Amino acid sequence: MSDSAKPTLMVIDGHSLAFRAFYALPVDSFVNREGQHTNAIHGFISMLLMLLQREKPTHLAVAFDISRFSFRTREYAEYKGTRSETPAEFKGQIPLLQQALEAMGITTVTKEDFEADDILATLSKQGADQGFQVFVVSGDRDAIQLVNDDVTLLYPSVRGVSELTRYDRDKVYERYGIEPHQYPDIAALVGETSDNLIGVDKVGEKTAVKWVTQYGSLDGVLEHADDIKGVVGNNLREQKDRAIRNRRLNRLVTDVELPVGPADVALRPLDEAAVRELFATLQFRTLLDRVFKVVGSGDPTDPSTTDGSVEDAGPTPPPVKTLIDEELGYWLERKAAADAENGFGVAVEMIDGRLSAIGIATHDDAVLVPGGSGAQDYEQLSAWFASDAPKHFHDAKAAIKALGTVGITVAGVAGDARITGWLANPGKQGQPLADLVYQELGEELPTADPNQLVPETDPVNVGVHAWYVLRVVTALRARVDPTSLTVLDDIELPLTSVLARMETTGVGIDRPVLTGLSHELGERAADLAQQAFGEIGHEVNLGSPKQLQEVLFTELAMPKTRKTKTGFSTDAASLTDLQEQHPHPFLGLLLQHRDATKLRQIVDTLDAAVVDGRIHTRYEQTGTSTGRVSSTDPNLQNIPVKTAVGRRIRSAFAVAEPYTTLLTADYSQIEMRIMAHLSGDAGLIQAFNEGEDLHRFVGARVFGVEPSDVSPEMRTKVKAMSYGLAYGLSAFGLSKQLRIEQSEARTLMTEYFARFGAVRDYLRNVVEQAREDGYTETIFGRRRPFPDLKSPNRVLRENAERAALNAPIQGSAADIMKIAMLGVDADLRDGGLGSRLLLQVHDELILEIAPGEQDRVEDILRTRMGGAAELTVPLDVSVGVGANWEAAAH
DNA sequence: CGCTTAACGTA
DNA sequence: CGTACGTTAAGCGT
Repeated sequence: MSDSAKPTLMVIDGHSLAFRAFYALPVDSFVNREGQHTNAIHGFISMLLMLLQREKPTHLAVAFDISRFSFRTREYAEYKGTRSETPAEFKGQIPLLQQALEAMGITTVTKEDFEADDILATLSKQGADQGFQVFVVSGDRDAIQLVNDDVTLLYPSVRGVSELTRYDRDKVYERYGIEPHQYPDIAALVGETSDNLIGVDKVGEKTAVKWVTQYGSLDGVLEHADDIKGVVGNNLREQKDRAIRNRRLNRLVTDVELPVGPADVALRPLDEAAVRELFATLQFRTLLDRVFKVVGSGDPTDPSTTDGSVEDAGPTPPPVKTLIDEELGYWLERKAAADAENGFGVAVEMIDGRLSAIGIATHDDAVLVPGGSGAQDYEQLSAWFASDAPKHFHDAKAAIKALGTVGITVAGVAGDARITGWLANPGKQGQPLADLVYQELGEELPTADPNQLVPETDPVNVGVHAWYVLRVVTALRARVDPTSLTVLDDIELPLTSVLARMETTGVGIDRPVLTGLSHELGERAADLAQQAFGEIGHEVNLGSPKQLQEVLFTELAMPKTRKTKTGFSTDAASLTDLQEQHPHPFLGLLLQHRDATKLRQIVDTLDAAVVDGRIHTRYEQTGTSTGRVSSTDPNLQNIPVKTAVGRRIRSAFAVAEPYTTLLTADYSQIEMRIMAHLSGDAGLIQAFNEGEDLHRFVGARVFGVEPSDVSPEMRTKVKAMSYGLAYGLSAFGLSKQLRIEQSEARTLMTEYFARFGAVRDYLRNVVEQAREDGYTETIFGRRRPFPDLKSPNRVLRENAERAALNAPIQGSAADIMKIAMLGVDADLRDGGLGSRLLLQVHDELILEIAPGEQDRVEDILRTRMGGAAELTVPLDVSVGVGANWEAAAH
């Protein structure tokens, strides 16, 4: 068998190569947005791709050390003892690198008590014995001993990771003048500083090679020790134990028991989704393209995929029958009896905003109902959708809205793959069905060929999707923890219909208000811009931070502000600071211009979103990691309120006929109340139970004065402190926000915690508990994992700590609001009221009130919102009414 | 055209 | 060196 016909096995010392890469590439240039260093990962993968292209291995394994301890350190405690602590920036990269390799379909191997080199030695020996051509890639010189006719060592050169020296037998002889197997004998005599193995004094490479060549081996040298003259001879005789010890330690173990052998590490297709996701977080863009080019897409039909084997495709979908309504009636009846427990998977397809097809599936059957024009076509179907028959979706809310367009009402929402996946992993928001299918079932969701010019409904249709939905939901439910299931069944699934209705309803807009504001703000902005240009003598794009930097820091030579990635900050806080240190009319005009253009932009965006006099936002139910809903297209949860002009924007959100008024209801200080409840802090609980102004009460305690003597300044300070608490605020942050000295901020915090100590204990405990459990939990059992609490990377870890401390508070508030919404919606509908929910802004609900219903609706809101949770403090709800959002504020 | 960044609005 | 979001324009690379 010629070499070219042999399978090629490549084994890599992951740790040593990554370490080389770490020092070859600048640490600071490779940091992702989360502060994670990535230079070693980048360098390693880059080198790996180069190796794959050049050597074309058919089999590949990457070995890692588990720790710096092994049988060698037990035998000789000083082994590798001179090595300084691995830099923290490096350590955190190894697990990520291992993840990346797994995603790329590359086997990683570790073994307790052994070093990566021993794994290399074992695999290379087995590989050679089994007829592989073997490449060993290692930055450890001990690996030279592995070289033989079948094994080549690729050793990184001093010039960096991109260049590797090929050591075959000839090259080893050329470089050292010995056979590869003699290398450890040489090294034993000379010693290896990096392993803290001291050799025989005065014996260097030349002497060692001379001796070993003369006597054949270290044993031979020691046998003839008496023949060697001079000081070195003496040293050898006196220090031979060192050489013997060194030789024992540098012998690589070739019979480590490993979970895999060479034949098991054939290159597999990569996991495209996982690679994309991981590389996105690592911010490796060009590497991503290279990976796909070199390793292949993972598509078994892709000729660039290195491995030809096809993964088990899993069960195949049942053939999908296209049924008309009457046939469907029989089908549903028959299946309902057989699949009462499992329920049905449902998928809908929209083309150009019209419902084009509905798919329904059981575990072994699937049907498709073509889209039609009206509800009369869907008699059986409508009845079934309105029944309690358990239905599972991927994005139930979207399906409910789609079905609503043809007059179908949906009840019996029993599952939602998207939401379940999100509850299991709230960090990943709203995964597509295909991702969940791959993740939970290990299968590829069939999709239409994008190159097809005329899309065919067969064989990839919503019937097939419905079948996958049912399977994925089943898999996810089985995997999710029981407390998350409660949140799913009791809160999220019932909420889908409520949100769907709110989206469909939309909120009325008084367009003339918006148009007027837009003109007014436009003129104001233009005027301010002209004035600003006058101050600096030329025009400039005031919306361009880059051009502003040129004006501020070069032309006007102002002191430099906070650094950003691309230069120096021109944000409002920085400009305000500048104005104090270095007053200039341009700064004030710029700030005002920013304000005017920002508001105008908001106004214009809103105006563009109006359809038939109303704006229909979309609530993203899986859009946050804490449990809140978010709002998009447009975002109605960030409409200005703090400034006078901002409030005028709110006045454009107006009641529309036949409704008579808008009503807003919000929770006051819900997060502080949750903190009081969760911490059990007696002082805080007392504050809420006495019903006194919270910040006044807290201020009185902190500053040791009567509540009536709390000054506005004192109130501002404790207010900032209280709010900051739930975010993990530091003395530094507090001082910056309040523009006070850090020492004063520190004193404020000390005083605060002296009075409200249970709060501090609670916050500390949340993080501690989360570190132990690996997740946080809200009052209602919504969980959020926090793997980074154990990260060696400080930035990552401390970010996770603050997020973990906030998660139960923000999340519990979100749960409470959701429960309240369910109650309010149910009462309104059960009570036959015409009033309806329109908007939710985290702790506030906005409703449209039908004539004569105001008192009843207000009563429902107070009852349902106030009673959404039983806390040790009351949930205070304040209600306002008016013709528009601004007028209804309180 | 798509992507990233800076900036800024809300709770 | 305060959590959670979404949107926009500018700027850059393709």
